[in-house]
Amino acid sequence: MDYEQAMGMGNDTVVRRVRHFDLEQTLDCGQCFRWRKNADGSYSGVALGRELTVGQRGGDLIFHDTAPGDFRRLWRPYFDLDRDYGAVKRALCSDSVMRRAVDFCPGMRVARQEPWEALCTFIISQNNNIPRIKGIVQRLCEGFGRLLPGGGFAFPGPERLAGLQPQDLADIRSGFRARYILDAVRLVHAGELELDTLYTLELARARESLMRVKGVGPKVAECALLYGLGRAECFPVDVWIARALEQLYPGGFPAAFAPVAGIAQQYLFHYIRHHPGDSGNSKE
DNA sequence: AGCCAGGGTCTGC
DNA sequence: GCAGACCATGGC
Repeated sequence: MDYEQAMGMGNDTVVRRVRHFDLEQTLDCGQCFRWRKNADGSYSGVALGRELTVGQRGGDLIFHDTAPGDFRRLWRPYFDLDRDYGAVKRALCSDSVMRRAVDFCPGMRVARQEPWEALCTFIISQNNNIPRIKGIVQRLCEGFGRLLPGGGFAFPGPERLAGLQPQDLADIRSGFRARYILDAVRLVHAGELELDTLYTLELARARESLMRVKGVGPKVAECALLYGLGRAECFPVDVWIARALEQLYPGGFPAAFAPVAGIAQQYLFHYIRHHPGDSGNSKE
C-alpha cells in the first residue's frame, strides 16, 4: 500500500505519507477528463458519482469533505493506492528510456475509472485533442448527468442517455462521434454488452466484446480496458505512443514489461507529449 | 490559414 | 489484407 495512514480531520480525510503520487501528474496526463486545477493547487472533479476536491501538501493528501470510510471505499481504489508503484517503477527503470519517462513524472498513477465513463470518453477522444475532449465531456455531463449537491454533474450512465437522438449529441459538438456514443448506449443499455463482466474476461474476448460497438477499434478498446477495467497489461497506441515507439523503441517495446505495459504506456505518453523532439539519443 | 488531434469506418484494390 | 478518403470540430 502506497500510504501510511488515513485519518479524519474535521470533515476531511488526511492521508499521510503518500508515495509515488502527484495530483497534477495523475489528473492532467490525458487519462481522465473531468478534473480541474484550483487556484490553490488542489484539484476538483467528479468521479464515481461523487464530487471531490483533493489537495496535496508535503507528502500528504487532503480529501475535502470526505469521511475516512469513503476514502477507503472510493478514492483509495480510484487512485490505485493499493498498487506498489515503487516496485512497478523499479522494474521499468531497468530500461534507460523508461527511466527517463518515469523520472519525468514519478508521481503519475493510472486511475481506476468507471468502465462506462472510460469507454464513453475514449470514444469521444478519437481523432480529437485533449482540451476539446474535456469540453465535449463537460457538456455531456451538464446536459444529461445528474445534478449533484455541490453543483457538479455526474457522468451520465447509459440509462440516462438511452433515447437520445444523434442531434442531441451533435448539440454538444461531439461531431461524427455522436452515433458511436449512441451505439455504445444501445448495446450496454440493452444488456448486449455487459461491462462488469470485462474485469475478468479473457483479454482477447474482452477486446472483441468492446469492438462490437461501432466506433470502437483496438485503441479505444484498449483504453476502456486499461482505464476503466483495471487491466494494467493493456497498451493503447495513439499517435503519440506510435511516435514514441518509433523514435525510442525501434526494436520493439520490452516484452518483460507486459504485465504493467499500460502503466508504462502512461509514463511514456506523458513524457513524449512534453518532449516531442526526443529521439532517444540522450547521454544520460 | 492550415495542420493536427489519445481513431475508426468504408471503399476499392 | 491494406492504403486512402472521409468524418466534425476547434486548439494551436
